[in-house]
Amino acid sequence: MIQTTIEMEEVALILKLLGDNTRLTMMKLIEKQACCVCEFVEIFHVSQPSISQHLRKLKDLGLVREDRKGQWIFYSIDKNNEYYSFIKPILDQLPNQDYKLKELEENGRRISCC
Amino acid sequence: MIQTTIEMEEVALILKLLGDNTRLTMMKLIEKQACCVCEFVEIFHVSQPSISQHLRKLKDLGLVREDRKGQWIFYSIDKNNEYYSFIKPILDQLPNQDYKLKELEENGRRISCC
DNA sequence: CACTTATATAAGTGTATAATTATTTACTTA
DNA sequence: TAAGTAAATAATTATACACTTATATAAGTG
Repeated sequence: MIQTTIEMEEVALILKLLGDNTRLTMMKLIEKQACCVCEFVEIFHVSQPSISQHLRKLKDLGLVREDRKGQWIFYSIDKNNEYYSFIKPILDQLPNQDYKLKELEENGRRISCC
Repeated sequence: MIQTTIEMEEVALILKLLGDNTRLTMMKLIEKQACCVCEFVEIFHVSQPSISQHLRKLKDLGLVREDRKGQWIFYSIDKNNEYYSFIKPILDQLPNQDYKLKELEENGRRISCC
C-alpha cells in the first residue's frame, strides 16, 4: 500500500472523531469482528439514531465499511483505508473490549451473520 | 517507568484534546524545543488568551510542562507524563513543523531563552 | 400486500468548545 | 516605584456536537 503524506488537518480530524468514547470503543470492537447497529445500541445504551450518526461520521472519513447481510448492516474497520496505518497503533493500545460482545452473546443478543 | 493500563475514557479525552489543529500543531512544535506563549500567538494568528486556554487544557492533562524564564513562560512536552508513550507514536507520524519556527527566527521574533 | 424489524435521515435541543474583548497578575527595567 | 511587557483569568458569544423524538426507507415474513 502506498503511504502518502498525512496532513496535520487530516490527523486533527481523525483524532477528533476518535476522541469520543462511543466511537473509540466502536472502533476497538470492530477491529476484529463486524458488528451491526442494533448490537451497538445494546452495548452503548443510546438510541439507534445516535449510533447511526456515529457510524456515519466514521464512514464519511472512510474509517469503517458497511456490509449488508439481509436486514442487518454490519460495520467493520476498513483496513484498506489510507488512514488505517495511522490508526492501528492507537487501537493497539486500547484495552480489549471483547467482553462486551461476550455479554451480548450470553444474553442471546449477538447477531451472527450466515 | 511503570506502564499502567490506560482506560478507554482517558484515551478518548487525550484524543479529543489532540483533535484540534492548533493544539496538535503545538504539541508537534514543542516536541523538541520549548516555545513561549507569544511565539504561539505569532504562529497561529489567534489572540493570546486563546493560546493560553489551549495550553491550559494540555497542561491540565499533564501533557505539557511550563518553565518560567523571566517574563516568559516556556512550554514543552512533558516526557515524564504517564501518557507520553501513548502520544509519541502519534506525534511521530505528524509532518515536521520546524519551518514555522524558522519563519519566526527569520523575522527576528523567536524568543531564545538564556 | 400488510406487517415487522433494521437502519437512515430530519428536525430540534441542551451542552461543550473555541474564539473574542476586558481585566488581572507577574515579572523586568528605567 | 511607576511603566512596560508577558501571560492568565473572567465574561461573553457563536458554533459544533451528541443526543433525543419523529419519520422515512429498506429488507424479511406471514
